[in-house]
Parts: sequence; structure tokens; C-alpha cells
Amino acid sequence: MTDHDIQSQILSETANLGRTLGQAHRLNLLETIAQGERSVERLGELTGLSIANASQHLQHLRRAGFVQTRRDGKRVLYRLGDGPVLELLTALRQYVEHQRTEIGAFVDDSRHQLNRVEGISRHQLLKRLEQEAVTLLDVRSEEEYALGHLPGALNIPLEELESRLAELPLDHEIVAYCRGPYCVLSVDAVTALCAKGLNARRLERGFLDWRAAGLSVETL
Amino acid sequence: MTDHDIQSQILSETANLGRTLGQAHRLNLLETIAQGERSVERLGELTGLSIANASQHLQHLRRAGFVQTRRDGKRVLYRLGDGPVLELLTALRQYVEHQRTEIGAFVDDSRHQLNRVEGISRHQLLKRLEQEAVTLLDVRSEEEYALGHLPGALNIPLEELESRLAELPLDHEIVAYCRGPYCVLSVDAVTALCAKGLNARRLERGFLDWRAAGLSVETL
DNA sequence: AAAACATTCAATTGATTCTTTGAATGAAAA
DNA sequence: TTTTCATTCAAAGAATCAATTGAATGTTTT
Repeated sequence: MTDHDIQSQILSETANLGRTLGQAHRLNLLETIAQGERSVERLGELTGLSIANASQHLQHLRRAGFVQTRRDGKRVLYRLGDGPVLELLTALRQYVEHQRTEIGAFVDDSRHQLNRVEGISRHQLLKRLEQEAVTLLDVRSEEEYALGHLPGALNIPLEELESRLAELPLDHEIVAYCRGPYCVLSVDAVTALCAKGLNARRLERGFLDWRAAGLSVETL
Repeated sequence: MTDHDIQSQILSETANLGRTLGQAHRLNLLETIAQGERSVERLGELTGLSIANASQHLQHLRRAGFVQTRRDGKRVLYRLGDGPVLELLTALRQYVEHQRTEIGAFVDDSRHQLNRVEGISRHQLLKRLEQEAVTLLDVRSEEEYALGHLPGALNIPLEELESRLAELPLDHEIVAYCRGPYCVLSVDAVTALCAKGLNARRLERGFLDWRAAGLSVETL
């Protein structure tokens, strides 16, 4: 077998896996199985599928190695396969998570009140930092913060913001930032902070722009 | 929006991503783009697709956020998106890698000469270990070895076996093992070792079975 | 051995998806 | 402006895939 053939065989095997994950019902089944061994009937119930249909999807999952079966009396129980299935699911979930915090071209801005939030450019921020007290607030996840953040920035992931308000100053300005211009985290953060009466604005183009401009980045 | 609705929306968004990865041509394009920014024409050449077809697939990838574009003169250049795309691709590749070392129900055993390799059961192994000198050889990857292995086993991943033959004893028996009964690594290892004149056998049900039996496991 | 039961298989229908073709954009060069 | 060129769009036929139905399989219970 030539090198090229092997490559294209791997590619189509990979595509098969992708296709297997490319069906909401199957993903649903897989996530359900990830929570524990179940019979076909139970899986059908839990996912709202007819038994025959569930069975068919389950076999698709089995062919891909995502699940394995064993017999227990007259039932067949499905469990996760022993490859790195969870790792793959986690990578997928993390990607989706990231996608959902991006402002897509078609996402309605009204849900995240982008226009009502005051922005500040990188240049304005640099001037401010020289002149007066400004608290830099990084609202991305701890992992992203650890990989690099603006020097001196405080990290409070958006989900923790409400419970950690006490860490923020009441007397001077807060500038919140997240990944980039299309990241929605800082918009929501500033909206929340302003609602609490804090003086908060949003760094317009976020961390990606800061790093791209060659400005210094702090890591953990 | 109810909780259930959000869940099923996430599920179908995830399925969309899966479907996007579920096409060999698209995966090929994506892997090519991962190696550097390229125009549509070049990508078409490199992947053997018509330009219109390549363009269509590229837009599919773009809708999923896997790639982004910029214009340079009269060309449109495609690059990777700024989400955790590589992480996802890596997880996929690792899963495929794992799959390819499993003996599928339909895989032809003749490629991996399973029947020509002498197996040894867990019980036989335990007896042997009490009586005589046996070298235990773990042919899985370093990562898997680090997560747990049979006590005292030597780790030489299959790929390194040929170059590290000197580490193995000529005078007494070697028992090689890998993940489980369907893992092909130890089969290939024993075939290679026997061909070199070493006295090697294969632990029939591998590490998974050992751990499942509650026997002691060593970690790094 | 027969009945009851959970699961799987097979065949059909309807819906998506892929490729190709040729036309339409839209930016740069003449 | 007009021409050129890379890319995208749109439509149509071919191929693949999902859900449903009813029958078949293989266990357990009677």
C-alpha cells in the first residue's frame, strides 16, 4: 500500500467518525451512555427514539468504536468504548463552548446588548493605564488566562463574576476584556457590572488584538 | 428558552460540527490549511478538488468556524479559525490512532499474524512470575504506560522496539502485552521479536484485563 | 418444547448531501 | 471604463443517510 493510499484511508476513517458524531440523536445517545451503562429500551426512552431507530444508531456508534455491548439476561447493555472517547467528546464540547461565545455574523446583537456597552480602544487603554488607576479584568476561563493575559489583569471568569463582585473596586474604572472583537464574554460582563453600579467599560478588540500588536503578555 | 431547548440546540450545533468533519475532502482541506494560509486555487490543487467544489467545502468549514478568510489582492486566503481547532483535530487523530491498533471484528487477522503468535493467560503468567525469570514488556505508548502498567514491566513502545532490542534479555522469556485482547500492538511486537530470535510470547488479554482482575498496578 | 421478550435486521420512503456545470460577483489591471 | 481573473453562487442529477414498519434472532421463563 502506498503512502498516499494510507493517508487517504486514514482520512476516510476519520471522516466516518465525524459522520458518526454528526447526528444529534447519536450524540445524545453517546452522552447518555457516558453517564452509565444502559439497555437499548432505556436509551430509547431517555432520548425519545423508537427502539428500532435507537438500535440502529447504537450500532453505528459501535462500528465507530464509541460504544461496546454486553449481554445481561435478555437485555443488551451499552457502555462507552475503551478508546479515548471522552477526550474526543470533551474536545468537541470545548469547541462548541468557544463557538457559542463568539458573535457570529448572524447572531442577533440584541441578546448581548453590544450597542449599549461602552468600548475603549487599545490606544485609549494604554493612555489611561499611564495616567490613572484602572482595574483590568479578564473574564475568560482560568485556562485561557493561564496561557497569557494583559499584565496585571485580574481573572474572574464570567460565570463567577456575580459571586466575586467584592474583589472589584468601587472607586475607579474597570476595563473588562476577553478574546477578541467577536467574543461576547466581556460584553455580558460589562452589562452585569454596570447594572450593579460599577464603572465598567469593554476593551474593544480584546486579548488577541493586544498580543497581535506585540504588547507584553503575562503568563502563569 | 427552556433548559431542554438549550440542550437540544447545543446538541444540534455539535452535530453540525461533526457533520462538517464527516467528509474526507473537508478534513483534507482543514489539515492542509493547518499547515499554512492558502488560496482556494492552491487548496483545490493540493486536495485534488475542482475549484467550485473546494470553495463550497471551504465555506462549510468557515460556517463551522474551523477556518477564516482574508483577501490579498484578487485571492482569498484561508487560515485556521481562532477557536480550539487544532485541539479538536488532535483529539480526532488520537482516537483514530487508537482505533487503528484495535482488531476490529472484520479486520483480516492475516495482516497481523494473530494465529501464529503464542499466547499466555493471566494465570499462566502469574505462575511463571513466581517460578522463573520473565521479562514483562509493555509495548503501549509512554502516556499509557505512565497511567498504569504491570509491576516491573519495561516500557518500549512498538515503534521503538527495533532500535531498542539491546535492552531485552536473550536468555529468558519475554512476555509482551498491550491494552487488551483486541489490541494489535503486542501481536506485532511478538512477531518482530520472534523473527529476531528472541523467546517472546503475548499476554492474551492485556492490561485492561489485568486491572479488571484487581491485580496491582504500578504508575509513574 | 413453547411462549414471551428485548434487540436486531431488512426493505421502503423521504430527506440531505455531494459533485458538476455554467453563470454571477467583485477586486485589480489595462 | 473595460477587461481579466479568482472566487462564489445556483441549479440539477447522483449518491447517501435517517425513520418507519414488520419480520427475524436469540434469551429467558413457563
